[in-house]
Amino acid sequence: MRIATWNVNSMRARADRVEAWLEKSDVDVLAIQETKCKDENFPWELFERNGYEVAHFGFSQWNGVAIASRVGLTEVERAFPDQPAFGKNGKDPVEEARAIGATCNGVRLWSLYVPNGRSRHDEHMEYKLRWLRQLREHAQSWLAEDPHAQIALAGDWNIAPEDDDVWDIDFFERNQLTHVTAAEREAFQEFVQAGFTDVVRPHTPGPGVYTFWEYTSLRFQKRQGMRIDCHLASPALAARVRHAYVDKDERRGKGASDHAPVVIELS
DNA sequence: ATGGTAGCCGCGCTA
Repeated sequence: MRIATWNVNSMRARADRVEAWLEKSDVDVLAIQETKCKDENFPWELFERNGYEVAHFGFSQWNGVAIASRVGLTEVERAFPDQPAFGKNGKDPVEEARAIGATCNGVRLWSLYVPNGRSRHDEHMEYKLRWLRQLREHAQSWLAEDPHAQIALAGDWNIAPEDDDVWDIDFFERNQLTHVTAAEREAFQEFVQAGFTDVVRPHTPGPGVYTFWEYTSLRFQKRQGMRIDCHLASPALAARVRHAYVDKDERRGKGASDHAPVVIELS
């Protein structure tokens, strides 16, 4: 079985690319982030005609997550329990479409779009850390309930766990950028301490292996990327991972998302 | 060249 995660940066703008990639990659399950649409604008037929069931969670033009599967899609859950909400200046906090879970052929998969954080001292950064802490507490409890559960936490983590996961750590520190701070990395490591491992990195050793390249400053052309998309697997699932890869080719050419798909292959 | 792209219920906001 093959499972992929991909921040498509608009499902409608990327529809042709996604369809072509499903055929090319032959994945069984795809966790999608940043669909940037609500249900009524989601291209349901695209998945149906390619043999995938699909569940989508989107409120507006922001965020939006989905799971497509051709090996079953049950127990769909939109948002995790007590998922933190966000409101600017602390006002009118609303829950955002950043997490959807489903069971696909025995694997409990979550498609996650972790809040960006925006800047080091922004209230959005506090939201990001709160959001991660809440998710981690639940993930921990799922594993405590069933230590043999096959759980994949897949998506755009918006965190570069190690210095090698960005093109120039000095640039990030000099400019006080996000995704690399101690607080963000600690939040990520708490998942690892809870028993979830990054099953992609061992198969895609760095430096220089990235999943995201900013459109601005033409970072892809300059080979200046970040590795912020990955799959964190529970012990039982991690034991099944045979291979993993980043499909960097998908970032090339006109009409590419700023993220590349990340695939894991299970026994 | 002190920058600059891409997407959206767009003429600002998010990334």
